[in-house]
Amino acid sequence: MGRDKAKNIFLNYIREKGLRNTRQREIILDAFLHANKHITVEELFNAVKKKNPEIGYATVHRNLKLMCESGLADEIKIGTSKARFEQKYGHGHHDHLICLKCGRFIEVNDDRIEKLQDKLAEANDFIPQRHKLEIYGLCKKCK
Amino acid sequence: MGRDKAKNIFLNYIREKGLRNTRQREIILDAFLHANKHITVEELFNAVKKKNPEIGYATVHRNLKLMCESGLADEIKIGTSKARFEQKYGHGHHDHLICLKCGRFIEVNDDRIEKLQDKLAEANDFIPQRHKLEIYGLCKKCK
DNA sequence: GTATTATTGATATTAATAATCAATATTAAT
DNA sequence: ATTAATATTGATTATTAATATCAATAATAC
Repeated sequence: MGRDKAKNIFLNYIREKGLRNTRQREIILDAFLHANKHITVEELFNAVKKKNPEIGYATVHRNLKLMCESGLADEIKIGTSKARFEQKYGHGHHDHLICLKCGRFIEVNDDRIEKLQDKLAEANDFIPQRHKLEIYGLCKKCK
Repeated sequence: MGRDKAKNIFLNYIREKGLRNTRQREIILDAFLHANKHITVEELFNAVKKKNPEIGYATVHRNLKLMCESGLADEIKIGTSKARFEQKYGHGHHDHLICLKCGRFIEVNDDRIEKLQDKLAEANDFIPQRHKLEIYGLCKKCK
């Protein structure tokens, strides 16, 4: 299943970079791959702590950053709130609708918007590399 | 010119709210209206300090927040960097192309994208209130 | 002018992230 | 398996930006 492939991406990245695999690293990776879609460092730390109370916050933080480097995770920051991390493997690019009332994230995608963005960049002599589109408002439960 | 109207927006807001106008407030407002497009608290503080070294950082910060409340300014946050404030009066909604090399902001707008965003929200039973589109890449000077 | 109270400016606090560093664990070489 | 080299860990501290605190001051209404 996808989780094994995701795991391999990470382990390959580790190896390529001459880094080392550790017990903590695997535990954190597993917890991340089984966690909710958009998780904070603190939430993942708490999840990890349940199984392995000896793993420190700093280690969880460092490894989340490493997962981002490896291309496995993506960091999303909304306003001034804590960073959230989401799985990237097997999970194409998408934008977010963010409910201002309940905080829910809805993942969306629209190819036409993507294409227009590229055109917009081109028209400004700009080479786009990535983008972020967030629409804030009220979700159907909260409206 | 526009600056006077902008100033009035602020002064009216002050009055309505039962707040008080102060020497510092006017100096900071003037400095903001004459400053670069996307300014940080620190940058505005430095600009103000040149003319009025006795004005404190906290006062600049508070008044920038107040300008946002009054609808005169807008706060934009990019990733983990410091908040930047831009003038809102006489300056419609726009998105940003952000150069990853030099940090330059290019303001852009595309009605078709705006419309598609509204449709996208609607298709998800979501009531959009505002949105943020940032495209990261290389500007023409840096590519 | 006086009373009321918003504002100021210096400083402290908060909160999230990242750096530090001694102890430990992993890896490769022998 | 032992050893050497060094990456990692975990507790703590440092950093950074944003915001709160509070006594002194100043703006407004009367």
